[in-house]
Amino acid sequence: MSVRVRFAPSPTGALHIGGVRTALYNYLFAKKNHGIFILRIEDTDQARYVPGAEEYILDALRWCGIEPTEGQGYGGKLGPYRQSERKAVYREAALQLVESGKAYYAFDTEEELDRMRARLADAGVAAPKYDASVRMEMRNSLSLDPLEVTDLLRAGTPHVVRLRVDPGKQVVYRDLIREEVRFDTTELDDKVLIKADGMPTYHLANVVDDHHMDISHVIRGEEWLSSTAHHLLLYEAFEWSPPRYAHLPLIMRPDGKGKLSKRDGARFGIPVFPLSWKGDTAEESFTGFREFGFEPEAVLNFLAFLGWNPGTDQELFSLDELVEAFDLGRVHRSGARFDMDKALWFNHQYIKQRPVQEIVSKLKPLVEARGWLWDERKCLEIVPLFTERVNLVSEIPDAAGYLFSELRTMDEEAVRKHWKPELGPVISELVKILEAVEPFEAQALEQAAKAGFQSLNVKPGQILPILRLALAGGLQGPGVFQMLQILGKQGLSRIRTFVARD
RNA sequence: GGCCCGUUCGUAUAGAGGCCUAGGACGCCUCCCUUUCACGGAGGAAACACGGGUUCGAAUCCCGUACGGGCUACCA
Repeated sequence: MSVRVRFAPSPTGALHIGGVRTALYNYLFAKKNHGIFILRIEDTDQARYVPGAEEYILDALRWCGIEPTEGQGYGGKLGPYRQSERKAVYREAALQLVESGKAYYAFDTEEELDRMRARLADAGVAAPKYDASVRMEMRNSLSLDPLEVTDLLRAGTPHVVRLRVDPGKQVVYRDLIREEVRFDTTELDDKVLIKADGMPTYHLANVVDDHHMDISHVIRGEEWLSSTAHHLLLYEAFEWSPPRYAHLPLIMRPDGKGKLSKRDGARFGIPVFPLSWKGDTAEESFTGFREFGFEPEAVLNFLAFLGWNPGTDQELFSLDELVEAFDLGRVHRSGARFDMDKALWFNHQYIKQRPVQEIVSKLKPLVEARGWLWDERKCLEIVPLFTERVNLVSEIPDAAGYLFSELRTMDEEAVRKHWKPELGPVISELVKILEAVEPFEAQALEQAAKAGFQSLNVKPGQILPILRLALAGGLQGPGVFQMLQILGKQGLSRIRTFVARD
């Protein structure tokens, strides 16, 4: 059997990172099995439709490097791949079900539905729902006189189409991740298939499309597990054979209290979306992984390990390696918390391995945004010194600011600790020695300085911290002579200025 | 509340009845390297939710309890 999987997001806003992981797992499964990865846009909720969301989804997948081989924006024979353009297909499918008695028209208004639920709740029913026990008391084509139904329909009375769920039956299926899952149809309601606006609900559209698009495996989040029973019932009603299902564990908030939501980004100071999203308000705008400074490969690697592992000690995987190692059977069943520290660690590993030139290119806009002069040659020297010291490229401007521009801050406490006025003349002498060094490079500078320490009869440990403070304003950073090489003679001026201060 | 799914160090996880004195990773702590930070190296603290079974033997199988999560819309 050929493998065809789909990622089917709703364009209701930015694509959530959990959605990206679902897309990733679908992608990995497809590639691993030489199958097709399809993108379908599930825009059946007109009220929640957000302009630009579809484009965002495409952009996000492209940035991550997990592009579909078929679907919206990628072409294919089984389209259209946007559900709003497939209304006729759903309408026809629903009609077919009504005709075969598997579905029915329902004319109940919102108020009538509320009243029914309230009545049931008052009667002590634990889970009030539109099902076999109440449907004959409601206004639908099963309870009403056929002539009246015809009249209502002809008069254009607002109505929905509901699936007729027969109680007392078991729905059992074997989930690729969770093994056997079973439901009793008595617990299930008569799900709406076609809404009053003529649009299909997720359930109908999903099943109809998965069938028509020849989907072999449905890999989706755990939030869909409960409705799988209805989906299976739909396949049965259509007399179609269902795909295999795999329900992924959810990505949870860092504190474990519920699934990660867009609001958690601000709450925990973490990215929740791959790319930044500009909403109507500040509250509806979000910073993405990309804008945080994450590498897409690191994000994918991190995401892959949220709920899955290869069973070996290897943690760093390229996308190709993930494809090779991926196995749905090794996906976990329980939710996985978002761990920012681990995400940063992954990014650090990637930054360290990246070609310097690539990091430099990413750094350029960040440096320019600060109004600092861009010096590519200098940057090429700076970057390798900092990829070991930061987790994100975006941290480099702050970490290396004193190399890009003037010294702005001074750790006065450290100065008090290391600076002694009597060292002034010694350092001045040392500066003279360094001034003459040719070429003005770290290694030569270090040699000259070491010799200077001896002839001036001082210990390196006394002088070097001071030089560091003079150059960087703090006690951290790359080697003193590496910094000096980058700063050039200007670095010596910093030292002179420092000695002369008071 | 009901239904469904889950539960190994703080976190993500290894573990498919004896290999477990429960392993490695991130984070944390100590030490080494070093002019500092980082990198690297060496150590350390840290977990099988609980209670019953089954078995010669259970983190692994079964049942119950507790806890957590998902769903419970004419949203996906």
